Amino acid sequence: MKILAVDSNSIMNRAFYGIKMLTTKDGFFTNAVYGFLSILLTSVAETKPDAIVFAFDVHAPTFRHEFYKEYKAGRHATPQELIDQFPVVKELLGYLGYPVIAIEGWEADDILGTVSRLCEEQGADCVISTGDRDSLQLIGEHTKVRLATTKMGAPVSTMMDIPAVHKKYGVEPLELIEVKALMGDSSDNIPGVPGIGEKTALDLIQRYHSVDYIYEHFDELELKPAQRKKLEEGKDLAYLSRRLGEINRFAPISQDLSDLLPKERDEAAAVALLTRLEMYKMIERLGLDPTMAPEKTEENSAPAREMEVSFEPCSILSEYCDGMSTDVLFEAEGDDLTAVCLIRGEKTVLIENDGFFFDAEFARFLCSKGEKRTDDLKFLCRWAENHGGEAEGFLMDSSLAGYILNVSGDDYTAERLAALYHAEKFELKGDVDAHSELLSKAAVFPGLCTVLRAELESCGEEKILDEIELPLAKILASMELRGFKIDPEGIRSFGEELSVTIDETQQRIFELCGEEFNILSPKQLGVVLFEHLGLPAKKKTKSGYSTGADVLEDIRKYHPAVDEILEYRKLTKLRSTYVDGLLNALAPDGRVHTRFNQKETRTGRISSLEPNLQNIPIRTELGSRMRGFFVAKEGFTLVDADYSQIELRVLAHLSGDENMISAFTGGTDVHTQTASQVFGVPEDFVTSQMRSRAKAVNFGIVYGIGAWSLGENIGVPTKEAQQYIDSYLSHYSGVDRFMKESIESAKKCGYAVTSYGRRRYLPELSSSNFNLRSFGERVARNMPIQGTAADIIKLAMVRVENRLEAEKLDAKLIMQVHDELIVEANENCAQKVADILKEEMENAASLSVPMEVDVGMGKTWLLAH
DNA sequence: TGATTCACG
DNA sequence: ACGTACGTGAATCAA
Repeated sequence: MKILAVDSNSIMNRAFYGIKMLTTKDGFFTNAVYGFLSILLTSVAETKPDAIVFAFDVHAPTFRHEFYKEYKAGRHATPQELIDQFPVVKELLGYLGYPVIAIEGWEADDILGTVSRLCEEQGADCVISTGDRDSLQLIGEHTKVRLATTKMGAPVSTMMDIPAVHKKYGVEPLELIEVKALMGDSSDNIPGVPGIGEKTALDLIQRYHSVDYIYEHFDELELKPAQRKKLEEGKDLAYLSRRLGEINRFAPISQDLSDLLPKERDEAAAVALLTRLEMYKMIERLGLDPTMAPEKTEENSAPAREMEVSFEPCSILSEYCDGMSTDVLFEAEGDDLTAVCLIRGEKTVLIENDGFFFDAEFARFLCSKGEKRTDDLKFLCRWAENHGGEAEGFLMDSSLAGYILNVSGDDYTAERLAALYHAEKFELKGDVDAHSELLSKAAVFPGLCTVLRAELESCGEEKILDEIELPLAKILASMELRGFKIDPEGIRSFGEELSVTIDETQQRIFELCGEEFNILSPKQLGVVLFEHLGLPAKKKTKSGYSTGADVLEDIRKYHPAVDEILEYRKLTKLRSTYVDGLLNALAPDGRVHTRFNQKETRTGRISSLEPNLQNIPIRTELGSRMRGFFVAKEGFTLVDADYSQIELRVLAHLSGDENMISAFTGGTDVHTQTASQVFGVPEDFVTSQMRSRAKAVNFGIVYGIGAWSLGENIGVPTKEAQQYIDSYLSHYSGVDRFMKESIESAKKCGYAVTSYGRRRYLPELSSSNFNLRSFGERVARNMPIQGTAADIIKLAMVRVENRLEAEKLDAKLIMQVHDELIVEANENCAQKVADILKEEMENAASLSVPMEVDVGMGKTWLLAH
């Protein structure tokens, strides 16, 4: 008898994070279910078991030991999308006839351990399928572990048995418990002995075999003094970890292995469920008969509330201008509306655009008093403004609410959100044949708004919607319509200039390399540089040589072609992305109208697309010439205002570090001040190199620095970079504390948060994958800083727009670049606008350091900045 | 479509 | 022993 025992939670986790988001049409996430079944099918094909048993953790917290709780506390930030998939998998496995075991108070590990113990005792074979190395301690004569891992992004499985453990770790499987007791396991929050890593732990256990032996014969052991000290101090932790790390193999399950044999399948139910999950291929892969799907049975849930739907002529719109609360949904083609749907209580009306009175009537409705809700406010604001009005009274945008509730999502349509947040659904009655997408949205929309508002309140995020994002949506709509004037002739001649240089550079490269090839093809370039010319390569990327700028920078001294290639890349980038890209995006009004995405970034920033005006060159002289082609219209001036060091100021504020706060209240430049602290010299003695290194450290701190990367970045050895960091953190100990607390708090809550309460969930923090977890920790440090800065400038935009409006100035906000705002102002009020920008931006938030704003004016962006 | 590269804050 | 700084969007190549 051979038994496959599945660590279901571990496999579900791996499947969830390993497979990109996959959902059914109505928004239910299915990726973990899909991945789980795929892994199951391959492991069954590989092991050919007689029986399969699925062990689950009970989702209410369960503890292997009394004191497990406190260590486990930081772990569960399991996203709702994954949690929702567990019952589905369990249900399906039930239909497939497999035993599913989940016992209150016991971990899945314990169940696997017990099954494998029974197998060992009864001479059956056991294969444990898991993604967690924890289970390796269970390996024995009859027990193997099939470990699912990821290598270079591709799923790989390794079969581990006793010899494999010997080979890899040099210890017995059971001794892995002892190893873990010493080294700990951060993904399981097992502390281990501080200062003892994997290397040392393995070495000690290879020699002494157990924690007990080590401490019982402590004085006789050959140990380095430092090790002896660490072990001595960590004795309690070692024993605690020893208890935490051992899997309990006596869970209360049936002793009779034949109970695990599969029961009869309920094929019809399984097919029905998979059909609902829209996994049609999976039905066949599981050997089920797709024709078994039963006809739809009566839903036995509570009867849905009914909503009456009727088609109405445009004339009815005037009735909706009565100031009563209305939900507004629409169907659009480009910038035009084709139909709208207005919901009040249990009555929905559908109105098609008749091409005559619709626009005027609907505009009048949008501008009328009365509370309204919609699912895309920015669109409606833009439409209203296009039709000579201003949208009024919008208190909800479901997509913005969805974004605020989970900034990491990628689909904020009402249907998806309704499924995700289990919104109440209306049953539609009446004219429901046409506009089905619009109507299915209408069926969930009122319920969705209710549940989103409740969710926001329970997360303390309602102010972010009401005071930041909703007002901002209207401003962004206006900015998109206003656009930015460009000088197409200037750009064209710049482009011709570039083309000449590009041709010359290309010729020189071909001559220097002795052959003609596509310089922009990393593949061809790699062959020429590293094979034909024999330059030293770093095999970096999956698909061959890396030819990134940092790599080329290292080898430019070996061959003159390298510099030319870097130059060629810069020039072609300028031409294709900026010259061609911008001319392409030029609208008939002589302006480019970027679109702002308000629901994209994980930190709360906005992004700009088609074209992206937030990455117009400035760092090189040649590139910055592009900014000279962004101009003010006749009789106007650009007023450009940017925050100085806003992220570092936010850091000073959030950390409360006195030293850093005083760096911003004194007169000197912050990087110079940092250099003086880090290098321990008076400010007057700070060289420009010291300043630029200190600047890199400041940036690095904000990004969640590592010594290696800092070293790479500023060209010093890792060790030296580490010294800079250490010195920085000891001088700015408040920052050190703040960073540690940020991670701590994110682990505890499952999210990082800005000072306005905007959250970013970080399931990565509980990943067992080192890289992923480290990434989560860096994000936990960065998000509060970048996100708070993003919140501040959004508030500043609202203030600036209101102020310009209130003072009736002939000046409009047209652009935002993260810490910079641009206003196109009539020359007669430019100075006034400059003063307003400075005042409103500097007072948008009150930090424990002053916020400084630099303002410039000019005919072009280049001159104004 | 995904990977690579590079422009910005 | 691992890989190696946060957040974006666009163009291009290669499969």
